[in-house]
Amino acid sequence: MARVPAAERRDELVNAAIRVIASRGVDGATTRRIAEQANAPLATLHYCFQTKELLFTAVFERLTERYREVLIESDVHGDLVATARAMLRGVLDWYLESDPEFASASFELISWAQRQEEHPAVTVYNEAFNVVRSILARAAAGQDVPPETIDEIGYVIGTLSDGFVVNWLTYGNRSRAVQQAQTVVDVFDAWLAVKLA
Amino acid sequence: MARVPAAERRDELVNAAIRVIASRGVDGATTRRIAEQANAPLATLHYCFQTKELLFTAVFERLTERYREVLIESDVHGDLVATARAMLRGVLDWYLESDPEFASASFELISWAQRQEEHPAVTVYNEAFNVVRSILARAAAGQDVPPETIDEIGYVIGTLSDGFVVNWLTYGNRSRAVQQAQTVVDVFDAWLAVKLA
Amino acid sequence: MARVPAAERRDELVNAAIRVIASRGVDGATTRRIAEQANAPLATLHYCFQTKELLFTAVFERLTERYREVLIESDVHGDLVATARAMLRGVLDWYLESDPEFASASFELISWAQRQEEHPAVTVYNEAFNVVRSILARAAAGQDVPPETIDEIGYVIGTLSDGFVVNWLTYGNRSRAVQQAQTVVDVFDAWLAVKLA
Amino acid sequence: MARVPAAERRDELVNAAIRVIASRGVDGATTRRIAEQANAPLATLHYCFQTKELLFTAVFERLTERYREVLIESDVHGDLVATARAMLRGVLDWYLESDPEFASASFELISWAQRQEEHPAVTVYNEAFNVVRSILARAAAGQDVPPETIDEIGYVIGTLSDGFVVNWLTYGNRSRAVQQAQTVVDVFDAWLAVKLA
DNA sequence: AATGAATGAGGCTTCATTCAT
DNA sequence: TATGAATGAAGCCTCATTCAT
Repeated sequence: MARVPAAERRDELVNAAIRVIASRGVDGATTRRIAEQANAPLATLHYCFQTKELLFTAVFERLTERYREVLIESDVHGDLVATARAMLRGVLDWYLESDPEFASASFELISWAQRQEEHPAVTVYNEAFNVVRSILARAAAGQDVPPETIDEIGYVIGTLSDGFVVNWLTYGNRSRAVQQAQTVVDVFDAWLAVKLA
Repeated sequence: MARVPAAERRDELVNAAIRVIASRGVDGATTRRIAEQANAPLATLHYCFQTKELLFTAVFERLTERYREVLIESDVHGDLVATARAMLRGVLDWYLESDPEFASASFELISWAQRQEEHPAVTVYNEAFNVVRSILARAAAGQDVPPETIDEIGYVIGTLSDGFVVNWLTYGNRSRAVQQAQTVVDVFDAWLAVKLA
Repeated sequence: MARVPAAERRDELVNAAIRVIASRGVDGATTRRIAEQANAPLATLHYCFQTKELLFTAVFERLTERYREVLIESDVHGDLVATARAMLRGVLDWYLESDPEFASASFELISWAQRQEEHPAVTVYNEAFNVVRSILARAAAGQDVPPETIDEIGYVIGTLSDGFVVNWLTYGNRSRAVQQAQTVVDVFDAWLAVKLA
Repeated sequence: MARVPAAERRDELVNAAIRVIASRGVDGATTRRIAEQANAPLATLHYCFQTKELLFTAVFERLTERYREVLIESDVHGDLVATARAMLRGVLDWYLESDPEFASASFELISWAQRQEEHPAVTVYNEAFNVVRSILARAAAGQDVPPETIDEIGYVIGTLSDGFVVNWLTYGNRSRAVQQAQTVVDVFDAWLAVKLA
């Protein structure tokens, strides 16, 4: 195996970890398998990351960041309703279209993080929620919307997308999931209409 | 030493497994820890359940059954709207009130089951979904509701309760979750009103 | 499983042990497998034999006895050459015709016995050798044959039959073994002719 | 701690395995005991040989090779009779003089190999037989000897040496074995004289 | 007398990690 | 700097045996 600078290795290892976690679960993601998947010697993993947990933290950060990108890319810069719907839609589409490994690994890691003392699962959620809230707040500027309502909309977006992804990951039936995504958006619309009436 | 019928031992072990899974995840649920939690020697675990996987299967069955009970107990025998809402409410309340270990262990196990070739996570979902559907169908009798709508309502109940539980398990903030449960029901009501208009 | 008197059980267990040893080796002959093969509860094995080693000793005795029977049945009551040849032939034929499990289990057990402090493999050999010698001695009565020669003939019979059985058990090719048995007898004849010239 | 190349470690482990197998049988040759005998931590054994079975395979190969060496070293490059006798003599002497563990372990392993699906005991025998045959064939060149006779001589060499070693391993009486080796060679000579008359 | 229940000891293997180079 | 070599801890499972009934 050719000697490769540590910086590149780190990236490869994080990617490898995501792939392995997605396919074999957090528990199945052993250092050996991750190193193998990254085409790197086992010792290199610990040379780059000292600890498995630190590698996982890096993975965590990568996922968090990706989440934020998705949300920001979904911002249509419209009014509150349009913006909120677009954001939900954006997340659902990302789950459907982008590498399904990301969604799967996310879920695995969140369970894992819940059990770690150091890395609360809460971080991803908070981060994502903050992004959602700030986008919504900007969209609501000028309209008279109380902050609790902004938060509640954010919560509902999260709840619906989480609920959607659980089913999607469980069944893995894409054509059905596409329809379900529409249903989810319908549900959101119906509630928003009442809420912002 | 105390001569306990195997059936009781099995029960104790299943309970212990649920507790350990809830607190340390499926991967952290080692035979040793489960046996310890059940206050039994390690070998006893293998006397009662030839294999760790068989023990987990038993846990799986227990959870599936519990799920069904909750759904059936939530049946108010009213019209479609009332029945659907009651069922969603029932599941949310169960998550909130009953042993949170059940919810947590459920989620853990579903991820686990997804990776097992033999035990598709799908079973729990299918089982639950079938119960929901049959209850809804009975409630809709007489009214002119197409079966696709029944299925869709079932799906939304599932999606909302899954989304709810993810947040609840992540943050573990009960008072907030109680409010969120109300929001979830509101969302459901808004959609149902439109759907069955 | 029906309750069966201990005496019968002992026989069944010995037979079961022979079958299991033959098919899975001494090491693969676990108490559980033997009990299962005998269609008896596991605890019964220890009720009848207190110890696995005692069961094996019983198996050992059974095999020793069978060996003696074969030798005695092969006695043609002729002169030394005829008697010796008949005995070798008898053993070879027994290996070929009788239950091959016996031969296989014998070899397994002899290896095992060599490692036991209590049950020297030597017993079977001595027992068999004594029978051979006494039969030969009687056949040689009247002829002027020194006792060392009697012993040597016995040794050659043993060596040839052991060598034969190793090959036979290794290849398990019966038709070839039948020819080889003839070769073995030819070898014996050639030597005897020179020896007793 | 001492940094030893893996190749050496492997050798040590193979040697240790042979010793343990010889003294405690294949079944008594546990990974723990082998590691201890090699003065290595248990995990090291699995670092060098992913599996116990792979270690045993290596042992097998070592023995096979040793066998071949013995046969080739015994080749006197004489005529057929001299060559055949020398080869038998060489094997007997090897059994007697060289490390008796080799002979013992060989026998143990052949029983073991017979029960493995993948590693037929047959390999050792075939390998040895092929060597014997090719040496005999070269010695017979020019003389008019049918190939079946070559094979038969090879078989008799195998049978006599196997029979010899069983007794030698069983009784472990060296001085008696030395005499018996002579008897065995006499037997062989007598038969060869008749056969090649 | 006979057997279901129970168990300590030990089997093989894999893990994350550290060491020596 | 990078990495083959090495390892203690822990994983799941099976063994022969004993206990309580």
